[in-house]
Amino acid sequence: MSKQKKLKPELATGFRDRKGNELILKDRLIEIIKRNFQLYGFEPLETPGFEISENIGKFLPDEDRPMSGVFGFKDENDWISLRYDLTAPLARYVSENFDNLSKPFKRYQVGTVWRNEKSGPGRYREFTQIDADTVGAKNFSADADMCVLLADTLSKCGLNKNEYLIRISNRKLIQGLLEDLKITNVSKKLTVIRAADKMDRVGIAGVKALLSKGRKDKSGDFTKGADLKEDQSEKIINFLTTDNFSKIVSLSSNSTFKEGIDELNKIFVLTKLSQFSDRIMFSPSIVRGIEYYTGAIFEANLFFKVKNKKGEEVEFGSVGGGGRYDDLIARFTQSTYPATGISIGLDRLIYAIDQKKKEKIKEDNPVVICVFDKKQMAQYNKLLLLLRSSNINSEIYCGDGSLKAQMKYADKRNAPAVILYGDNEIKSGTVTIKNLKLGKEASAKIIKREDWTNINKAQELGQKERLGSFQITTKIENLVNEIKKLL
RNA sequence: GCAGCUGUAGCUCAGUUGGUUAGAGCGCUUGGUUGUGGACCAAGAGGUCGGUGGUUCGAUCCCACCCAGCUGUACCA
Repeated sequence: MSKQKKLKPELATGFRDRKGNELILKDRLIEIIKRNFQLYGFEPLETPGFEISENIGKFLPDEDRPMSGVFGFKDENDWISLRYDLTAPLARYVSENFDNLSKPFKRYQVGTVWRNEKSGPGRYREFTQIDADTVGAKNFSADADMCVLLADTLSKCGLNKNEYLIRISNRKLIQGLLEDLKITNVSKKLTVIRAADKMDRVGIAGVKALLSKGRKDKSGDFTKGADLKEDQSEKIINFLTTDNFSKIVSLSSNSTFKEGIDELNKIFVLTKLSQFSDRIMFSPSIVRGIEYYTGAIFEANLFFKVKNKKGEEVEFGSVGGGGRYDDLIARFTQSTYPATGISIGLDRLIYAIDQKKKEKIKEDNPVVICVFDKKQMAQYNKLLLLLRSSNINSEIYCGDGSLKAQMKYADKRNAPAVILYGDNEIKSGTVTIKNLKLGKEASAKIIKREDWTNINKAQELGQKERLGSFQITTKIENLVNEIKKLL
């Protein structure tokens, strides 16, 4: 047989399969989060994965730059794109249904989004976002609500109070400072804002470098800086490192800056009323790189260590954030309309929580009923019915392997138990239940080979002796109870 | 996009100062008891040594280019 080129079973880069614990956890978290969003008065919305490209952004995939961020396709009439976030579709939805919506309009949405860009550690090209937005409310109670909702949601997801923090600031602060420093060039402003946003990652020295000439990264690559004067960058750094809100107030008398302070004050008055008042804190280094924020900005940070792929401990960082953006539907209506919202990166949250409480998730794998003789299927089905009607996940082995192969199968499936119902049992009206979970635990404790062989030596005493502790034979009536005990 | 590093079995990696059949551990399949999983024993499957071109009698090894992956960085509506 000549060798054919075989297909390589693999996924495109940036995509991955999800299974097992992670999926179970995902479903649970989504339930918790949805429920909480409803509790806060948000209504659910689902929009399609595809939108007409020009409705959700200016980015069309073209020949020059096929990797321009979105996955796009041309159908009969239009370029259509997979959504890259849930905010742009919301804008389309609100504009399209403007007359029929309550104002303010509060909705939440859980959905997959796609980004056609380079993937990195923990960054995929397909992931799930959960968003809550309030559209049409200038009132700062909407912003305060978002912060409280974020904190409450994280706590309901199982995080302790010392493990997360909602950090909040206002875009107007840094904008006011930039006015003070007479920095008017738009791209320079943006460079400063982006530099400030990198405080967590590159540190004070890094931000300083980015504000002046530039920064050389670990690989030796050079990033050009904002080219500020010494005293200018010092003022920015001074602002970014002043965590005390009352001290911040005295940093500038600029009117935009004062407006920002005033807004933050109004928000804090409201968040202080919640049970999460100490979890919502001012932090000047929250800037957020995205251009469209116009007022308050928030970010949810986790403060426990997690292990990365290589097993090194790392601080987890942000799992979500948001802010006020008052130009939401400008693309469709030419008029501005206030909105504020948050977005939770579900996959990152799952990863964090999975790391935190690993083995707590209950296994839901099925009990496996072994097949001795295919002529006895009626007997096996009797047991199956018993188990399933008691809501116990279970199955009859559906392959063709020997009993040994069936054991291996059950082992690999992580089945809690195997049921042996052969001629002997059928005759005597009993079943044999082999507890795989216990056996696995016992074998995990064995470190030296001798320990293992010692157990096997017990075999000479007879199989019953050897298997005794992990295997029981009992009357059929007790089957369900015995299984329930070992689950 | 830019920069640095790395590509040998499913995974982690040896190795060949350029020479005929390419190595290990783990994993996988099967058997060792036609009624018993796991760290035991045995056998087996699995590789165009990332791709293309060049140098050479001969390249997995040397050279050039390309591609892919990783890491950092930039961008991220």
